[in-house]
Amino acid sequence: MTLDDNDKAILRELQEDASISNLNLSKKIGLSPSACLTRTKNLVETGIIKKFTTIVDEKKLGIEVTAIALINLSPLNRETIHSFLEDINKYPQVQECYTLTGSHDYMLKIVAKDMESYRNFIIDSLMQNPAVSGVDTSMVMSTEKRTVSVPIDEV
Amino acid sequence: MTLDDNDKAILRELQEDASISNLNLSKKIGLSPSACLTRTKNLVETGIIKKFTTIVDEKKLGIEVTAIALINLSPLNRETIHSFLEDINKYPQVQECYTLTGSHDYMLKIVAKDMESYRNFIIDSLMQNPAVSGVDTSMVMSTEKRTVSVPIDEV
DNA sequence: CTTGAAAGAGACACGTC
DNA sequence: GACGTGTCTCTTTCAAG
Repeated sequence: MTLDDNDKAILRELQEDASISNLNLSKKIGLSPSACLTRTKNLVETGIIKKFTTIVDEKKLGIEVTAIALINLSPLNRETIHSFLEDINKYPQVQECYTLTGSHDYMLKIVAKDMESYRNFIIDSLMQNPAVSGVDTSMVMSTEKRTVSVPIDEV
Repeated sequence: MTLDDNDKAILRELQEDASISNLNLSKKIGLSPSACLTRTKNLVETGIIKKFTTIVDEKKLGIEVTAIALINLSPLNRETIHSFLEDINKYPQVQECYTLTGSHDYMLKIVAKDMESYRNFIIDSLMQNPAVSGVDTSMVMSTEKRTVSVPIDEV
């Protein structure tokens, strides 16, 4: 499962703009349309390309609040972890959830319409799980960079 | 710039799978193909849809390390902020950068091939900027959730 | 907004190198 | 593997209702 320069060029281009046609993509990377299509399908087939998605401007939809919340569970065991992650995957407001090294168990990135709906989410949803023992929120004042692009050149 | 239920349905569907054809999309939301296309183009035109992109599986490309780094600048002023953000936007390893409330100035999400290349990035790139006075790294042990989908229903 | 139709473009499967 | 041809489907645009 090793990628050559053509595959990397395809990934780089599709990360930038997935709405490009196969014809234009093949021109850009200097391959025939059919060869280009075969490679792209292979990338989807092998799961290297997970999905094609649409980036929506949150602010224009009225999402005014973004927050980073550090979470602790107590007790921290198989059952509480399972039920917590089950909750997380239900909540569309939670865009990211990571298990971290250090003094906090999880880091969440949460979006909400405004401060009140953020507070409601934390209190009425997240903290309804009795295992959630600590929620340490930092507000995002501004987003300086945000991408889902993987640095192809560094691999 | 207010969205009706059809617009929301289009956004929900396109966030889920941007490779859907206009024909299938129109069927799913119960609209004629031409009406559906007009709406989708309008969403792109008004910037509510920012871009179409491709989600790539980082692990399959050999990205083994994800880290959360909390950054402090010293001194913190217009010049150091400007030069720091200029750097950040240059580095493809930095996928996210937020200005936070609290005791740290910035939070970065950084990906790297392995621990060594992460260390090299921090020392040889990030800390080369003399204004970067503190780098507090937490390693991501596992990614439990990660999406770019905006919760359309909450708006 | 829908329907219907026409034209253009792209996707995809072949055969060939 | 890559290329080129041919076919088929989808997209797109235009009417009219």
